[in-house]
Amino acid sequence: MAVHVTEEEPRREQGEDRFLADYDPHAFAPAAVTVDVVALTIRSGEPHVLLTRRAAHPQRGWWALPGGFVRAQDGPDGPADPDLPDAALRVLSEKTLLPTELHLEQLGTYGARDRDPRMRVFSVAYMLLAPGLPDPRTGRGTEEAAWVPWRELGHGDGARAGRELAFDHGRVLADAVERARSKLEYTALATAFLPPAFTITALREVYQAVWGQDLHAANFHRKILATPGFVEDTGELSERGGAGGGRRARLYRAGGAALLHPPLLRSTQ
Amino acid sequence: MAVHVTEEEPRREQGEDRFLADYDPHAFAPAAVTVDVVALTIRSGEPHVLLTRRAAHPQRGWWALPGGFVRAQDGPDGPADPDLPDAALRVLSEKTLLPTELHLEQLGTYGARDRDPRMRVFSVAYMLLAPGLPDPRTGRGTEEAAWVPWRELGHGDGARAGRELAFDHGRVLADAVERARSKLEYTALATAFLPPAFTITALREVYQAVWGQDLHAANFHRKILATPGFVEDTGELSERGGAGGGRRARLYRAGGAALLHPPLLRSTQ
DNA sequence: AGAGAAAAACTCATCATGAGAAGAACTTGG
DNA sequence: CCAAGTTCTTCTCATGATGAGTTTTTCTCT
Repeated sequence: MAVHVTEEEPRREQGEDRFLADYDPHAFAPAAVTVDVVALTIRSGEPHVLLTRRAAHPQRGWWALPGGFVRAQDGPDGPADPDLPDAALRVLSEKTLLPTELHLEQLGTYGARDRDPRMRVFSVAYMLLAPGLPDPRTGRGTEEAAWVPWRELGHGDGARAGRELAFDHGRVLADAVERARSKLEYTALATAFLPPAFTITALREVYQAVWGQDLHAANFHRKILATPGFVEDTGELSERGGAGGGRRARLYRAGGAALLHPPLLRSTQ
Repeated sequence: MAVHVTEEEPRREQGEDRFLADYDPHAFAPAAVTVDVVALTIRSGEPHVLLTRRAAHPQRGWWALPGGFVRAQDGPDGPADPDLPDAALRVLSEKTLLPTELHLEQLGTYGARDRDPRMRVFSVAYMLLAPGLPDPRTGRGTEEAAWVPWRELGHGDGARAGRELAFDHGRVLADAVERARSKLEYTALATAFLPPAFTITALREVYQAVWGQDLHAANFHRKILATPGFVEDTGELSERGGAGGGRRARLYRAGGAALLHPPLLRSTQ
């Protein structure tokens, strides 16, 4: 039985205002919402993730993703976060003092019952991709903040278990890595890891670093230029060829396309 | 500066237990977490979404996605939800009395400041795909529950604005539709819309319904059979050819593969 | 100038795709 | 029963994309 919902037009009745006036939000069991940020970058050809060492309980001293409580309402600490992405960027800059104009994408929300010993905590994870960022400075609520290579965390090629992170952050990081790998296939996201002007070789090295496999340089070059809107020629050339000489590379900027058609697949080769 | 995190091994100190004993969860500003379910199915060749009409304030009488508060702790209404997917299935069965063994996938979390007039509400949206489900029966907290065609909500082909849903559920639904369309391309998800045994034509009709475009029957057939692990032959034939006669179709079941390599692309044609 | 290096262009066999035609298996109407 | 219509399935063929390798161009260093 299909229902034609275009026929009626309910509006807020007078009963609703009184309902809201009588509503007591404190009647609910306490639950907290946090944001955790998986910030990924590439340094000297290797993917790194931004980690902080916890300065406070619980799990003090453990490495963790930068994260913190969402400000649901205006309070003594500051105004409420207008939306979740705002909270993610605020928390990131508080803990690591990094700039906050970056590509941000929601990964998922984790809310298993015992993931935090304090209370029921629902954590919204964000992924952030950025070109060579500076070393983080240590901000409020952390002992230390640093870029850590994936390799050391056991997510480089899957096999090694690696070091555990606080809470369920190991799983969140693994989800982020898989999301980043998959998004490179069908979106132009790889350019988010690069400065405004870059060479095709630099773009290929992003793919190789994130996917952990080598790509055929000539075919990659052909494919990138054949994909409309992926990159635009700047007309400039790179400063120098490689260390031991070599032709100077053409510089490109990110094109307008967000999606790649057809996608760049990793598995078949 | 790369940090070698494999060298130290912090453990919970004695200070942590005392910290947890003194912790007051009520000190935080109230915030609530809800789950909303976008249940999608295909009925007579058209995609439908499951909607309920709100029986309670706020926005009483409006159509909305089935959803409700997550039980963060054990309480008078029942035990706490162990995890978010459990909450989604519980809420769905409470409001629509539908069975709850279905394909569930997290879509995203919405937490803009003024999306709910009662208090700060963070809503985790789930998408659920299912083969021809029965008409829902109206459960607790709803006036009515029904399958509504996408077409009537203005998401069939994008252009028309359609009828508004409560809160920001229109946007959640739009995100779910786009996610479903995109997941058909590179996963074997389409079989989730079908009964255990199905014909290639039925599978093609799922793609056509969700993508809103016709596909070349012969090429689709070839592509499906050439994709390893997508479908497995059952050896059976369908009961009858179409209404006006026709060859009986071979029946297949879903194969083991979750991902399609290479993907089935919609745009190029 | 010559060797080596990196980027870019080219070649070619193979595979995938879009479009259409033809065959196979079934139902219905004469 | 036979012919016509329908649906499913297989086949053909032109075109385009891909994987692998080679060649050309342009640079640095000795």
